[in-house]
Amino acid sequence: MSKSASTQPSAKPSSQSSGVAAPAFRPLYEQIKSLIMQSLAAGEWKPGEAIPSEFELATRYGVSQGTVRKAVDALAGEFILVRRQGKGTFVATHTAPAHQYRFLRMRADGEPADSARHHPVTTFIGLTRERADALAAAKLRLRQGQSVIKISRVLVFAGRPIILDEITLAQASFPGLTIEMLEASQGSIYSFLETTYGARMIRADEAIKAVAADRFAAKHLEVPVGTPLLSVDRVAYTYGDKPVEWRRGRCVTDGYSYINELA
Amino acid sequence: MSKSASTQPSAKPSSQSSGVAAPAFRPLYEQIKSLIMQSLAAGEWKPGEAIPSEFELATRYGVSQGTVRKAVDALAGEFILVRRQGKGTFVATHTAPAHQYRFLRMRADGEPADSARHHPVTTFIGLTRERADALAAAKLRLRQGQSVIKISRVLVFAGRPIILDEITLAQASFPGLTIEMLEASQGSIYSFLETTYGARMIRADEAIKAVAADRFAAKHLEVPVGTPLLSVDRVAYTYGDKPVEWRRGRCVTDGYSYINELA
DNA sequence: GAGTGGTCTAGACCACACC
DNA sequence: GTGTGGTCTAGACCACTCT
Repeated sequence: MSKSASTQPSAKPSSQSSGVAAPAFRPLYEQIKSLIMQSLAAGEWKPGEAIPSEFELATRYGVSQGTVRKAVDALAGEFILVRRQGKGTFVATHTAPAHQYRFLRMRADGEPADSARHHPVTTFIGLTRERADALAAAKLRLRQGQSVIKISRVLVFAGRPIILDEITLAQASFPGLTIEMLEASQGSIYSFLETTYGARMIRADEAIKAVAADRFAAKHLEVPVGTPLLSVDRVAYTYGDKPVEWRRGRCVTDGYSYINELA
Repeated sequence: MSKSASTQPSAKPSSQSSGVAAPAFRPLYEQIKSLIMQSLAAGEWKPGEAIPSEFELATRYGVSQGTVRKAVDALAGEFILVRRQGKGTFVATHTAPAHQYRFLRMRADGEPADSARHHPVTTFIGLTRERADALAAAKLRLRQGQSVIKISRVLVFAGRPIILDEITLAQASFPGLTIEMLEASQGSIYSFLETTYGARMIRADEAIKAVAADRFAAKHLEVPVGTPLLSVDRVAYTYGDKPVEWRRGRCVTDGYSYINELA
């Protein structure tokens, strides 16, 4: 984008009167943000790696450093990039100890939200290959009947089983996945999927209900059948809002709570 | 702050070696942000009103418009201010229809998170004055035994009672509050407290558990005793992180879910 | 047209990390 | 010291709202 007479190199309104709601105007930094996202999605810079400096990116895209900065700021705000003063800007990763359990909201009661808490221990129960039912297909945007992988596991906090997860993944996205690989891996499942399959979880939606423990949950969580449990449904997304993982967690809330901050 | 020789008017590091972790450096825009917060807390600009333009504030504080902008951006990001292009920057309010139920996370299943959903109807059960027990005192940072107001109510969605709330407020902050005033008010309780007492809720922390319905909850939510319910504990804060409200909600999750977005 | 927020640029200097 | 991100400024112009 060469600087002609104007200071505004590109991004013309071009007020086209298409049938419905015209986007009207797209700021330059939004476009830069999209370009960076594309490079990220294409794997040009891998998780944990540094991306080029702001000045390099500014030259590359033909905009000022300030505009790149605004784009990077936005991505850092979404935890897609991480800035480190004096060092550079890095692709965020679930592998870093501090972000291992980024999406885990269960906390021991009385434990501050930001504390460097002790991490849970994972016990895998099983891994099966099935055909997607209507629910799983809808959540993962697959066709019903497509192959999926179902993983069952228990998360143990301080010696107590607290969370029972049933995780569903599209078979096509994670070929060759075995329970042995999961058992051999350290840390969170997102860390594993990231390093092994390059599947980066960007964000997730959750819907929470209260349910009574069924036989299966009661057995693995070591509580009586009928005990009220938190049921946490989650869909996790990668780049481009593509759903990758669908899970249902059952959580014991005796001594533990799901914590959330509202703003 | 006059522009002397340097471009950096104030905010000197002044690396004092006090006993513990020195703040080291405080950006100008952070200081401006604090000043704006002070004016907000002091009621200089009331909820719904416009604050001075960025240029006016820049002159007032002796900084550039860009620095004011950064401070205002931060406050807008926390929903403390609201920007409206072409019109001005306004003090956020719980009274506006779009933000009436800003902290309410229960949604009918299948309803998109951002939908202009139909609002709940509130039925007040009772209002009593009591002495703070240990729990309430801790949550509201009061001394045990200080006077508190306890409000019970039910939120009805589409004709069904879904949420039973028990709300605790410090008596001292809300003198003269009666159930008649609540019943006469329209919309959310935060909207009411804001317009009547000038108490603005800025943010809130929640801790969620699954519990079995007791007799009281079963009666008002029209479910059998023992039905699993979501128990949502909330502490809401005003300016200066002062806790103002402590509530415990019990929610029916048949057809409704607590929704949350993780990033 | 006037006023307000929104975008973009260019350049200076500060803070931090690594050599 | 060099390079990176972080802050601050000054000025130009765009987009939106109201009069």
